[in-house]
Amino acid sequence: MEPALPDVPEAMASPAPRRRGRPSRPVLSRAKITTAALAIIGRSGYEGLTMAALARELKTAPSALYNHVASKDEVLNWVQDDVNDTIDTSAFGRDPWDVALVRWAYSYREAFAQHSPLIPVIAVLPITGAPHTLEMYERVAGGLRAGGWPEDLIIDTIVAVESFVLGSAMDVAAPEWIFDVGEQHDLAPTFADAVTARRGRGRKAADDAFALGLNALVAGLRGTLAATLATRT
Amino acid sequence: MEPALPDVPEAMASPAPRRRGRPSRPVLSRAKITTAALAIIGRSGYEGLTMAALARELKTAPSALYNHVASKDEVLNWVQDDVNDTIDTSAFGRDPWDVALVRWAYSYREAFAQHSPLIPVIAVLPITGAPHTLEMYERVAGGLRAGGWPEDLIIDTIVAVESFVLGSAMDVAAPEWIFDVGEQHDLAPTFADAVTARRGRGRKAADDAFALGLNALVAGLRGTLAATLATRT
DNA sequence: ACCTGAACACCGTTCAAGT
DNA sequence: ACCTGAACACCGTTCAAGT
Repeated sequence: MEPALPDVPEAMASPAPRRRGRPSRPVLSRAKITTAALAIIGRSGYEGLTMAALARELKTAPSALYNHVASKDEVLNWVQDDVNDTIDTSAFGRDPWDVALVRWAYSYREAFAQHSPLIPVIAVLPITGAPHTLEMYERVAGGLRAGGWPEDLIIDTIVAVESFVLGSAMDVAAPEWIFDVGEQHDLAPTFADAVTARRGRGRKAADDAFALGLNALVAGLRGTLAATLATRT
Repeated sequence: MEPALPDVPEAMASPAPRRRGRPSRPVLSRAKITTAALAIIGRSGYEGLTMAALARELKTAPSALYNHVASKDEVLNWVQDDVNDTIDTSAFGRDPWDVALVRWAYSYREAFAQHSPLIPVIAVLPITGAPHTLEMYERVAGGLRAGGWPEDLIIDTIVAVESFVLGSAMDVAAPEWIFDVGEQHDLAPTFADAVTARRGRGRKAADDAFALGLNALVAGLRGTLAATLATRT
């Protein structure tokens, strides 16, 4: 008779690999995949987010993911919808449209500054299957409408502000010295002087440019709305 | 005695593979690599632009490229500098700064709408080694300075407009129906109505949003400049 | 210095086999 | 339906060998 194998205490048991076939209850889901993706991004950034890493995080084989998601791009779409859910739209319906728009823009930029690799993906993706994203747009559209914006300009206005916000969010990832001219001061003297004139602002340089542009954009939109309402009466 | 091999006419000669060692004169250069990259992009887009395809276009081995360029990202940087050279800055120094800025923005967006995969790359890349890019910025900075902009606001203004332009350029690649709500009209009724209100504009929808935003932004910048000059005297 | 050719270490994705 | 395991077709990049 052979000696019984010693019991391995639960806590020390090795990973307990799943056996081959279909599990009694699904191991994966959209929510679990999205959460795991966000965990990886938070820990090691978007370079760390591979289908293999995602599978490792979820303790499955990479191929198992494809029972729940069509592609890595769809994973990114899910992540984007979660990120959009963190954007502050609370000012719409409470504050005047221009104040709310500024608040939304700041929050939007901040969220995507930390998720800049999503930007080129989401800019091109339809909103189907992104409920939080749709909810965000609904609140913004409602705020503009309540502020007096004519219906046929609402989407254009949203798109314009969003373009500025996403362009600015990409900017945040840029190194501080992105405009340093180096040896070639004499090739671009005016530009080089302008770069020098704002030196020392460090990380805040991108914030300043964003604030300047957003103030101008929203001030201009106030003018657009006033002019449109005046001519349409 | 063996029969002489028939002469193969020059035009029909097979690819004439290079023999192993160093060629008498370099086969590759920055200019040739950039031109080849642009040819591939024009023919099959950025998905077609791989180091292998680039090597094939230049009739070399992929590894030969790395004697001239550090990485694929550097190739993209070279391409970007060529694209920037096509942007129209001619209005600066001729027209008023705000008119010139609008013209520049239109040309800038048009150029990068066709090269949107470059946008996330260039947004983060320093301008070192991109002479045409530097030249472009010099002309814009000169135009703003001549228009009365204080030196410490010039870069912020350029960055703000550029952010809007690049954000808008990404938008051009989006499908027309990107905002279509589908079945969920009742979840976002205001937004859905606003989308419907601008239906039928097709490809021009993105152009309208860009025009609206750019007009507002530049109008706002006029106000910013006036206010700044008033308080600083 | 600047090619070729053969590798390497990844990628996302597919598919048969298993329950 | 939903796992595992073994593949596939790429990718960018490195490096020794050659002139």
